[in-house]
Amino acid sequence: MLAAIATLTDRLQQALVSAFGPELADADPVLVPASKPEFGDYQANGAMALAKRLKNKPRAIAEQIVARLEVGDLCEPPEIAGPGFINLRLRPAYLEAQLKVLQRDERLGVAPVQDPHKAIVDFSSPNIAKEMHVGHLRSTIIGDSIARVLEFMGHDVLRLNHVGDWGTQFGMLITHLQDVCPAALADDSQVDIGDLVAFYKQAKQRFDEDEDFKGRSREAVVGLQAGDATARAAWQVLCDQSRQAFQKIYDRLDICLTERGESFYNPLLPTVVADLEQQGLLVEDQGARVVFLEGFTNKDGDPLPLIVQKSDGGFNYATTDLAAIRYRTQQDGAERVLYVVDAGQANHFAQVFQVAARAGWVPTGVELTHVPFGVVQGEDGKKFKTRSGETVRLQDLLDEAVKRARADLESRIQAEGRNETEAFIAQVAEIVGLGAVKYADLSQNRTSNYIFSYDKMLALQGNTAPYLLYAYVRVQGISRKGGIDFTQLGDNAAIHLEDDSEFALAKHILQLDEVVNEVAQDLLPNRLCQYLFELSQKFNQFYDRCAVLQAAEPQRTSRLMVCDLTARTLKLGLSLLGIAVLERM
RNA sequence: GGGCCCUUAGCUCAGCCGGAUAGAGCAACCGCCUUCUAAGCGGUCGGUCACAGGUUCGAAUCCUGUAGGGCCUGCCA
Repeated sequence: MLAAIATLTDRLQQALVSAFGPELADADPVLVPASKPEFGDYQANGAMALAKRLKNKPRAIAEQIVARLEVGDLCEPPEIAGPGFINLRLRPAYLEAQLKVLQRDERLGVAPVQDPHKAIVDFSSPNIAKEMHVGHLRSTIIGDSIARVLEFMGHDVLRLNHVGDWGTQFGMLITHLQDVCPAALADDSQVDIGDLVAFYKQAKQRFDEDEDFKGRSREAVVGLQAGDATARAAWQVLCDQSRQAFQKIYDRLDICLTERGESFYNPLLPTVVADLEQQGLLVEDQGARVVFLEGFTNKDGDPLPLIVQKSDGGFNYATTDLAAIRYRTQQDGAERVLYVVDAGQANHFAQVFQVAARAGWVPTGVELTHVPFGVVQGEDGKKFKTRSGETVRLQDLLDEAVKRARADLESRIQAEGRNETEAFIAQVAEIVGLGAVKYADLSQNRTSNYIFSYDKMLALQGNTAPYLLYAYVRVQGISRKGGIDFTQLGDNAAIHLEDDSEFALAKHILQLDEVVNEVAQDLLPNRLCQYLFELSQKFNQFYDRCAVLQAAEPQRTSRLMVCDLTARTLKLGLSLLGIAVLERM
């Protein structure tokens, strides 16, 4: 109800000016949602703040504002409470009219932005030859949801997967591949390295223990960077293998990404360094080429450097990120770049952004933002590891989620004496299981650290995806049972709200536009989760208290429309979280 | 040493650009299926919002300090 908020704020300001003169035109009426339903729908807290300025009692000020306030078209007569709160309650007729507007609106009241921009969301970013683990899950799911919200708002979004496909570790991987699987280089299409994690570990172990291997690995890095055909072929095999594994997970999670890995920027790195030098930002220090940072100091209080070229001549990830910033602002024309990366890299991004800005690579109006999320911790509060010392593989987590959802579903089916096909069971288990995993991650404030719990991640009770899905299913059940086609309810039919639970539900439905705008602004999908959870709660209360199909007309049609609006809101909201809905479960 | 973040119910977490009596889920306990799927609804229990000051008409929320925890701090990404 952004429109209602804007109108009420406007009217309150007019009342302020009318009561106290034009010098109050700048005063904020502080209109916020009511803290409790008993107080109405909105409260204006501005009177208290104005007490000192107007040298009057806040309650008297509130009375004068209310005396001049014209909101009769939207609200019941305003009430003054406590020290000087002005409580506003929307009129049923207004709510009913607004619901009718939503009923005809596919976007459910969420207007696209007036000034769409080109945005890049950089997320997921797994490393080649390593398994995706729960840490990548956060970036992947949060990044996807943020991208979906921005897309829905009408922005032009480029989803980039900045995969770790370059760097010194590839020396050992290439060398190891050449040793154990020379056939891979002859015909890259027919090779299956198998367990890439084990492969990575073996390579690492040899690198640490075998001097000869270490030397050959270093040569392989040089070869790869120089474009040596053999090294390049081996690298390609490794990337393809990993890419296939990643893609399986992305497909399963319904996540769309454009791969543009670190290797993409490799040819641009020398120019980055050369340009920094030309601008006089580059300094040689201890054999490396660095830019000294403003506002970052080391243990001795001296400025900290950002190394852009190592003493051995190689480049590192700061150089790559600088090249990426240049490419994204200049070639892609991005006006906003969002990096959905864990909070541990906050310093890195602050440093890289600073150097990019000083180098003039961030045009005015272009915004680079690190969108951090908390680290995944084990139950001991330390960095997450399973008992065996391995991080949890994402694939195993997803499999387990679906398995548990399936077991839960099967026991229900048996208890209820239902007869369902294997296809139905498999589909429901997949959507419920994966939805639960996504929701578990998204429903938490992304900035908080994250204590990983298998049971919590896979829970199916309480504030979880299945709870929201179930509310949706209940509406579809009404439609099936009553033979109702929600699209044919008729434009002429009126919505009339009666029960308290019906009002609460209706008001909540009307708030979708506020929430989606807030999420687009703050990039916090947990706000949307909270909204959808509350929507489901309010629907379940309504469902419990109000018969729909058995209700007499015209109430029956009115309630059907409310049900339809609830389901459509759930479906749209869940789609912005990347979660699918079900007709039955 | 410096920087950033965190500390809210037994557990996991919301709330944090100041507003009225601090919320939810889980766990525990008590009710509710002849009526649209009970993956539901209602109720009970549960708090020194880490601690100490400060600002304010008003602080979980803003500021300072203390304690505890996490992350980062020059050639990994």
